[in-house]
Amino acid sequence: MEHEDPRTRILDAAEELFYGQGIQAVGMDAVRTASGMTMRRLYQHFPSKNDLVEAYLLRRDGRWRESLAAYVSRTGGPPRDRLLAVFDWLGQWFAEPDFRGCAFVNSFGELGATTPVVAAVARHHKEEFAGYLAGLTEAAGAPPATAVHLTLLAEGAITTAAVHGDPTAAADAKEAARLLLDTALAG
Amino acid sequence: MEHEDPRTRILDAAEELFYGQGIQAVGMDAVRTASGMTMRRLYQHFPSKNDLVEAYLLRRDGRWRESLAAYVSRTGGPPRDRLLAVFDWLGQWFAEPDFRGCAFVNSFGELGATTPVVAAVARHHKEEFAGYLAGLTEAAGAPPATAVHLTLLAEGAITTAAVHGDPTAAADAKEAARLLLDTALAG
DNA sequence: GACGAGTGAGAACGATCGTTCTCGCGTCAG
DNA sequence: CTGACGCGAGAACGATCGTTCTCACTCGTC
Repeated sequence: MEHEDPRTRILDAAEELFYGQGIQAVGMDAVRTASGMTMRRLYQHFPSKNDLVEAYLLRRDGRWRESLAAYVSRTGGPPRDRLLAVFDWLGQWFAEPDFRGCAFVNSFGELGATTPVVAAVARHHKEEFAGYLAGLTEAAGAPPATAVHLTLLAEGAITTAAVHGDPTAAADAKEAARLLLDTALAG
Repeated sequence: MEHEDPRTRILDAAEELFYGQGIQAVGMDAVRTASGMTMRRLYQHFPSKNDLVEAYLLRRDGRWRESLAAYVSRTGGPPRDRLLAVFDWLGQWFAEPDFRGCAFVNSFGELGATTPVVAAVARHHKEEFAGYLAGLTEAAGAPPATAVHLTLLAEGAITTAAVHGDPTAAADAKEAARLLLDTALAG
């Protein structure tokens, strides 16, 4: 795997470092070392740190949502169960040893005020996630307001799990989601 | 107000800058300028930036929770209404022009991995908030699980309002909270 | 064999950061 | 009056950062 695409190697190293330690806390030299690159080749692929940060966030956004969608579509059962499976996927994510919250919330808090592209990618990520939940909710036959409620629960679970380091937030959110969903479906 | 306690002036300046732009993005010289201090006096009161960051977070934690508790206790009505008033207070907060999310989530994402005291203060803040909601929930006669659910909704509303810049997340969360609370009270 | 283009390794550069030091001036005790 | 001290203003210091440059070397081509 040392002979992988250099871009991939750089992005892999950048993602682990940026996500694990924060973006400003990681220097380009650390990315160079972790990716086994030379400075020249690093800057050939990403002409500035901002470009690397943006590429890191965009790739993570795509992968994150693809992983979630794959898990949900792999889940059988009626639409209601697939919607609730989102919280199971969150629980698996929270339990990963290097879980440190939402990369987009973290980068938004760190750079959103000074780097507009970071704020834009974070907003886009959250909008896509909310839209995905809205689609699942509609398929389950619940009103759009329920999708918003479940989105809030998921977001709250992510930050709670991050700050407390406790993956049970996913199960708590799932229970609340189930209550809200079944109430909406019964009404 | 120029003759206020120097500590207060420094912390006021630091809070506005740290919260508005992120901690690492603000240099000590910017704090010095904004507070109208000299470097010597700044470092007399806070021997290092870490000390200043910690003091900023601790003061903000206390004020934030005091403001919330004052608003809720000012609200009349039965315990159920006081619990839901938490989300009205959130809505007012979200609508403030310089609202930029939860200072503790932001600093946790930025420095939590490298500065243990920041992670500890963020965790403490979230625990206190959850405990406060647990007390209100118990007073309203709902089970502890409901308190957890409402906490998740509040956390989700904060991050959603921050990233989207849209204060309506508070009203959405309040509606979900009302549904969960009334379901729990009826059951 | 000669030469030009590209590479690896890392030094160098300019900026900025957190922190400390210098210096000139006012103040107050004796 | 004098001398020690405290302060404001800001320069200076060492470290680190993002980015670029140097230089020796390899290699494909005539």
